[in-house]
Amino acid sequence: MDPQLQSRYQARAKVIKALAHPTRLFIVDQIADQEKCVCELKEMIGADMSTVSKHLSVLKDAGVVSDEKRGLMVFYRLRVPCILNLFGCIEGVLKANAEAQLAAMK
Amino acid sequence: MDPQLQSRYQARAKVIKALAHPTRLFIVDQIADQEKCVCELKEMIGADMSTVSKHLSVLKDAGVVSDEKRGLMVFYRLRVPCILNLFGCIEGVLKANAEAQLAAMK
DNA sequence: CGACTAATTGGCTAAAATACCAAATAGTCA
DNA sequence: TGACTATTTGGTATTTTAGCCAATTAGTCG
Repeated sequence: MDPQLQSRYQARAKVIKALAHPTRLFIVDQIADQEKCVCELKEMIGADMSTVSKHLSVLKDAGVVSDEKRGLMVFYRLRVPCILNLFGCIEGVLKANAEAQLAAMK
Repeated sequence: MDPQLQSRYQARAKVIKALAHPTRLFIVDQIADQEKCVCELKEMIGADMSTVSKHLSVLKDAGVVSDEKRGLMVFYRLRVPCILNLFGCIEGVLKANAEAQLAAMK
């Protein structure tokens, strides 16, 4: 494959890869309508804070979220809202999968 | 996190994970408007056919593509077109990233 | 049937991702 | 300044993913 095309798809894949983890999808959902601090997310997720922080840095690195420090806390918010549209599509895939499975059984 | 919610996000992540690879993104693009056989994709990608086949099986497993065997060849097509909408959003993220980087430099 | 072609599967190794703990940073406040 | 809190960073063990080769499966055609 043409190296220029290759790096184009690599850049896209990096963004999608950032979303490709249950915890990170959860985070995106949670900060979609309102920013949250790491401590809040940590509570909701129930993992080590360092783990949550690293997930957030993956998302930030990909440009999906942005952060702002206020006092001791760092607040994260969704930087590119169109990502939420994706979720509807994914649900559609899952629904289609379930239907196909049902059809295969009958 | 509540185990039911957890498995919900796991299911979503599986679909997104299937997309989270440059080669697989390329494949989705290529079969978006017209089905292609493995041999065509192999030529375009320039990897071992077994590699391409495994990428395709990841996509199929996630429910993103469907396949149909005709004669010796197996043709793959996009099963859920709404995934294409995602690409526009991703391009938006990349553009925003580039702009942010430019702004940081000046 | 036997040679041939398209595709998938199994096996293996190398590279990347994940999650925890411990240590370092940065900001607050007495 | 020193104690305290929120977050990030470094290190490491474990798991997952990727890609190639070799072997197998499935369909075609003489």
